[in-house]
This record gives sequence, C-alpha cells and structure tokens, in this order.
Amino acid sequence: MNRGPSKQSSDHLSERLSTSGFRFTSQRRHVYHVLLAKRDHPTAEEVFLRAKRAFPDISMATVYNCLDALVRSGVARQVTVDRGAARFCPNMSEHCHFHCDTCDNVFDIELPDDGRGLVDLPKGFKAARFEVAVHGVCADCSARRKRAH
Amino acid sequence: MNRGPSKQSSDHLSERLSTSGFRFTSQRRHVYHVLLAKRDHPTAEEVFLRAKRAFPDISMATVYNCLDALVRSGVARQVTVDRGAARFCPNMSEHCHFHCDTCDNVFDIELPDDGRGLVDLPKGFKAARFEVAVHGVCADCSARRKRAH
DNA sequence: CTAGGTGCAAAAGGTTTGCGGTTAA
DNA sequence: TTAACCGCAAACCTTTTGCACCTAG
Repeated sequence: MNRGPSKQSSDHLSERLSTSGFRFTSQRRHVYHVLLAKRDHPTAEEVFLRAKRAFPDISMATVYNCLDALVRSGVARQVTVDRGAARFCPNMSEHCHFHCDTCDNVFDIELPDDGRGLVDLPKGFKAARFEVAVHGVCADCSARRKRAH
Repeated sequence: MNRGPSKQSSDHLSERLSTSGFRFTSQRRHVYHVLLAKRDHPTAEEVFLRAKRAFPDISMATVYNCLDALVRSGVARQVTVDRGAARFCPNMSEHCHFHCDTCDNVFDIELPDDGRGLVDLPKGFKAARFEVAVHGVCADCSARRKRAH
C-alpha cells in the first residue's frame, strides 16, 4: 500500500541529488516520496502537512529546501498556477497543466511538440522553456454542473 | 508627448468601468493612463511609482484597487510571470508573453488560433482561458551575448 | 572532519483588509 | 444623499534568511 519510498526511487533520487551536488537526506527522500504517493500537485504547505505524518519535527523551511533540491536535481518541477502558492509535481515529462476553476484541482495535460511550434517568436528571440496553463472546468465538475442543471 | 489621458481613452474607460459597476475616479483614469503610456508590463509597485508623479498622495492600496477595477472591467489584464509580482498590461487582444531570463523584460507575443487548438484536452474538460508563457532570451540580449562572445 | 542540511524564529516581499474621511453618481 | 472609493496602517500569506546544532560523505 505504498508505505514508503521504494528502493528504486530512492536510488534514482540519491543519484540525481549527488550529481547536482546535493546530499541525500531522509527528509529529501521522504518529501520525494510524498510527491510520488499522491500526484495531485500539492503546495509546499500541503507537502509539509503530509510529510509531518512520518517526520513530525520537519519544518516548512526544510520542506522548501527539499523541494528546491528536488527541482534543481531534475526529479520534480515547480508549477505556477496563477498567483497562489507554488505547486509541485514529480512528472518530468514535457506536459502542461489544466486548472479547474471550480474544484481548484490541477491536472497534467500532454503537450504535443514539447511546446515548440506553439508560438511564432519574433526574429532573434530564443525560447528555453514553455509554460502552458489552461483554465476552465474539469470533466467531473462539468458533469456535476450538467446534472445540477 | 502624451502628457495625460486622451479624451478618447477616458471615455472608453469611463464606459467600461460603469458597465462593470465601478466608479470613474481620477485615480483610475490615471492608473489606466500609466499602463497605456509605457507598455512594458509594470508591476503594481512600478505603476505606483509612476502614478505618484501626478498623484503624490496615491497609495499602494489604491493602485491595487484601481488595477483590480481595470482588470475586472476588461480594459487591462494581469500577467503572471513565474512567482514574482503580478504585472499588468492594457493589451486586450489574445496574446501571450515572452519573459527574457537575462533582462527580465516581458514582451507581447501573438498567439495563433487565440490559443484554442494548442492542446488536446481530455474528454469533458472545458477550457475557458489559455495562458502561455515563453521563457528565454530576447533579441537584444541574444545580440548582446553574441557580440560579447 | 567539515561543508551542507536541519529546525526554529524572525524577516521579507507581495497583496489584502479594516477604518474614518471623501466623492462620484 | 449615500454607496463606493480614497489613503493609511496593520494584517496576511507565502517564501526566504540567519543562526546554532547535527550529519552525510
């Protein structure tokens, strides 16, 4: 029932952290596990609350530190959805995000082309990173709305 | 030399504000003028500093209030670029933004299709708004980099 | 052994709110 | 006339920082 980090994901994490010059600590392993366990794009606060169940003394500062190390090691990414708190996901494939205006959930959406070719840039502009966010109503909320109607 | 709001833009603003149930105040007119005068996607803080030249007593709270009224009246939009302060632009055409990682400037980029067709949404998902942000190096910084090299 | 990480508390940055006085409609 | 708005200050939320202690490498 996914009670802890798998040996596999720990080895992967350990290698990625040390490659990027970070240490492999139990807090970082656990924060990574929290992200893998429920891929609902939690905020730092939410990660903190979940991590506390196994590490009651963990602090917000450590959660931010761990999330930062994970992002810089390339095993997680920070997702910006409007102006709220940053959210985090361990899905490293090229994808974008759908934010439901009704239930506030965030969903991963495939991004054709890896984003390249989405937009014509003016001459001389070099794109390094594409961020696409779609806002609207998710399938569940659409259905719920239709039913209530 | 664009010393003040034109009659035209004031009339337009006045009508849009009242349609949305907002009052037409001198602060709102001026904040709108500030956005039109230099379309460099200023933050609220930057708008505040520019607005102060004509309204020395204006406060940040009022600037936020005015910007909010402008956005809700549909004459300006709030632009989220990563996790920094919100930026504002009076370009209401469907477009997206390019953020230069070197000089930190934000540029308007045309968005083909109005964004629709960028992404295949799963069944049942309804998109209301697309937000595309491209990060990289702008033309000026590209040229500068090449020259320095 | 020691550079880097942890937990705590305090600060910083951006935004929102409560309130008494002012003003557009 | 009066609900909305203004300016001010304080609160709020998210994130960062400084510091003494601890630990992975």
